[in-house]
Amino acid sequence: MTDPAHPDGPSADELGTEQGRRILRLLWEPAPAAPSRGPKPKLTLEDVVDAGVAIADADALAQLSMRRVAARLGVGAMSLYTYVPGRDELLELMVNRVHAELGPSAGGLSWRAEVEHQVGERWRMYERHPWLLDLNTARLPVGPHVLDADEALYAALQRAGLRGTDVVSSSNLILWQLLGAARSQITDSDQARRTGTSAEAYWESRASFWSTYFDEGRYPTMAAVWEAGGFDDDQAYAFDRLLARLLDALEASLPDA
Amino acid sequence: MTDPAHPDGPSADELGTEQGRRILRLLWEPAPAAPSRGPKPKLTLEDVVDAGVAIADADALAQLSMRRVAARLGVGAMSLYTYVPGRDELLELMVNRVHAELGPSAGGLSWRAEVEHQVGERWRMYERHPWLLDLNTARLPVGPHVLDADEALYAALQRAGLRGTDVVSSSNLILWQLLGAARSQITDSDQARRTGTSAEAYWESRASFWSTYFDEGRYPTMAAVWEAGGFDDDQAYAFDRLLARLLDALEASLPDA
DNA sequence: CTCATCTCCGTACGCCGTACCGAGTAAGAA
DNA sequence: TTCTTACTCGGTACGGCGTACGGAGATGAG
Repeated sequence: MTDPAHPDGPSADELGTEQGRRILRLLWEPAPAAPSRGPKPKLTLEDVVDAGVAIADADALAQLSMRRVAARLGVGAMSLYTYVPGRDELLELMVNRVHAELGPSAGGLSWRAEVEHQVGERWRMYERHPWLLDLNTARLPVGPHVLDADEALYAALQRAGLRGTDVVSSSNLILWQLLGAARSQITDSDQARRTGTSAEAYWESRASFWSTYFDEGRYPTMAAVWEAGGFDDDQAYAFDRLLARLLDALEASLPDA
Repeated sequence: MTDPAHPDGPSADELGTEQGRRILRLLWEPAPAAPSRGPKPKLTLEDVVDAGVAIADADALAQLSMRRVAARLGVGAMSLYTYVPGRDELLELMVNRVHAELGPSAGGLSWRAEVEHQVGERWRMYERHPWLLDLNTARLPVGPHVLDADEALYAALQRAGLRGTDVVSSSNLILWQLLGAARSQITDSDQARRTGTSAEAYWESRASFWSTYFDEGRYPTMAAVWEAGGFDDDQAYAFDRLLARLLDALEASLPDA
């Protein structure tokens, strides 16, 4: 891009997309094969990705620095760059890596039970790896395991009778809802886990807010909803019920049934 | 919390929640009143928040550093801390600030048209301030304008006949879909705007991926959906239709109608 | 044995948020 | 008027970050 055009250059595929190809290779090609000619590598790519996942699981995405990953592996910080182009790419590999934990299609289930199974698998993945909810990517990296997960959900929806755009939009409907619910539910409990008794202090400040600043005249509906217990409801229950209603609506809109 | 209990201490409201109270004051109290006794401040809190919004609009959240905000205002970096406790709090103030741009309840509309109006207002807010889509908070800061926006949506849903938990879950349903759709649509075009012709290079690498790595045997449904044009569809159209279907389903589930 | 190639990683650069504290200003108290 | 007090401003500095660069040392190919 910033390169001036160089006709008859050495090879056309070493242009700006080279870094893009590098991460695709890391995501898709099984093992870089044993390199010859040099000293034996102390680590593998898998070691690096695993260490990253372990740190993110235990602490948070913000704590995941190249120096910390390197320290956990007992190597110097810059050695990581032998295995991984940079921090962003490490994150992509981590995301793909944890999607490998998603169980395969359950088999023998109705399309609806299959969708519920898929969603449950993803929910548990978010519980194990709450940092997934922190990285706010518009789209996930195109790794093989990420695509496996999408394929499984698409297949269930196709079995329901959906085609083309309807498959994609229904999948988005379900996944966005899942993400929203998981964010509001898991993030809280995870934050409490990491920072200790933060929920307590959080409530303290919320209570002080409510009595000090909240104006029932300005927010009458919120006040009424609060009075009716609209905010008390356990979010997990709310999500299960919400998913059920989404699938009801989806089912009702099927051409067949 | 880490403080030992100190009976008859000076004042009980100077405990750990003090920093929490500070941001609440900044969000909710109109103007700190003219300070006496010192030199006149060169800036106001509003100046600082405006500068932050301007930088985030023009570039991205990652470019929003305290030093850059200060430079834009012609002051030293540390001077900002006179007005704002830190970067996180500045972000909360910015979020609240841009929610003030949301128009009030349209009035005279059906509940359904009102919901559509609210959603449209938020969508346009995301278009003006794409960085809102980057900050991946589980919940928005409890600022007056953020609550105004929630109140307006709750009120419309209450008018539809919903109560308590149903108001909250329906609101979540709508807002999470909005956020998901906005993320996948606005983030792309915004990235292209900022980084120039990145969409081109992006497509280049995607095409190379498709031909190099994509395996139709492993992802048969994705391949079929692709063949059927399921990924071509303009997402904006998809979101309008999605919202319409959500509201249809909501309407059908009302006790009354 | 030589040398090309590979891994490892110390050093360094330019960022970041912000703690600390001194300098300077201006209003109220004496 | 002068002193005191409260306030803003901001330079310096610390510890952290991602990572460019290049050298040291290991290893297999010729």
